Amino acid sequence: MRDKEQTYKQIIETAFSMFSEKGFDQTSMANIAAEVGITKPAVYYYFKSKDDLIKGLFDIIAKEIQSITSIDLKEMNDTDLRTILYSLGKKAISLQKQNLQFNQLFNQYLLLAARDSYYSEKITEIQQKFFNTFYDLFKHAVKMKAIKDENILIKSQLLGLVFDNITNFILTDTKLDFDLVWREAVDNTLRGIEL
Amino acid sequence: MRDKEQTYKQIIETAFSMFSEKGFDQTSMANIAAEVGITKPAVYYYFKSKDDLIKGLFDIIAKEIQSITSIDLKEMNDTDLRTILYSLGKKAISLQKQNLQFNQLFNQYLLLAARDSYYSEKITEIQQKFFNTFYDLFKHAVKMKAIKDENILIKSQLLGLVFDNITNFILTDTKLDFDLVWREAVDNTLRGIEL
DNA sequence: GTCTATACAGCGATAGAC
DNA sequence: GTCTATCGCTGTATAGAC
Repeated sequence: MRDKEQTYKQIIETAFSMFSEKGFDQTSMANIAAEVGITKPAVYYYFKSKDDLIKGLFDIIAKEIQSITSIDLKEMNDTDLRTILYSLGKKAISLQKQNLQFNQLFNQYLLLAARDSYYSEKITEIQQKFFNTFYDLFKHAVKMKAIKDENILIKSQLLGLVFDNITNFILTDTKLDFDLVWREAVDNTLRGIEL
Repeated sequence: MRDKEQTYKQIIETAFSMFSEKGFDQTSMANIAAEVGITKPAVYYYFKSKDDLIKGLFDIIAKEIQSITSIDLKEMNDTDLRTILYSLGKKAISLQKQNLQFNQLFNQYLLLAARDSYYSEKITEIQQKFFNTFYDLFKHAVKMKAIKDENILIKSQLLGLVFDNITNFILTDTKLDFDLVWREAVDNTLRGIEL
């Protein structure tokens, strides 16, 4: 006999991989059910509609995204800003290369956001937090007298944009040396404001 | 009586605006036909399938994208690299704000690229050309003795990434001062290599 | 060259048995 | 909790009239 929690989890996991690979519209509730090994109505027992399943999955991955991009400011005490930024990028790049599905799926939600405020509001919030992470890091460095308090809002936003688009381009076939570009971005940003 | 060229053009234009607003899957051939004022089979007379229409539209906007991001190197003689880069960004930002549909549609093709090599190959080519535009600009500036020949490949790629993601974020509700961020990116990049 | 009419597959979703 | 069966609808696509 099948366990309820287990089935729920299996549906979510199957939806994640099928949605990310084939897209929302090319994945039917029947497809998901078949992959899990149950029938369509059984899926409807757990999710009252397809939209409900898509939203449920979003809430899960939205949480994961936040934890990936969050930085523990306590680390800052040990080491300098440049080193932290370097390793932040390195970590994100290798993580992203392993886990292409994740961004593939998230990009679909970005498209939905243009037509559904449920997604646009939450995604805006995620992006704002993401930029704040960089800003906080710079503010903290100022407080620690590691850098000058010069244009750090714009500088942190700039690094955020680079960081974000590096992870986007990893999905494509465009050949770029992401590690080098990230280091260049960090170096260019810090040049002139270091103490 | 309806003109053949005219009808074809109307279908393309209608497909462009409906696909960008509602998405490929939420726009049926019947929807497009109704909007144009003809019937569904009439659309099939011009495009043998929906995929065919989607591909046809892609080929058209792919050309437009190339012309937007291309720079005439002859301009370089009159003015300096910094000014060119500033105005390049300014132009793209205001263009993008007026023309949100365009990127909205292109992002859908980016998703298709993950599952269809027809798109991934052409998009990779577009992206490569895009980065080359920046690289050529830097190489030209080196030749004109405007900047040092120092890391210019990576620097041009970095600016390309910023440029591209600025146009992406214009689509979202995230509040960023794009003009300022772009100027900061240009300034950071040129600092230290100017002659 | 453009239409009407229609075939046919697949979708999301529900009723009701077990 | 999961099933069979089925509904209603919409989608792509085509045959054939005009």
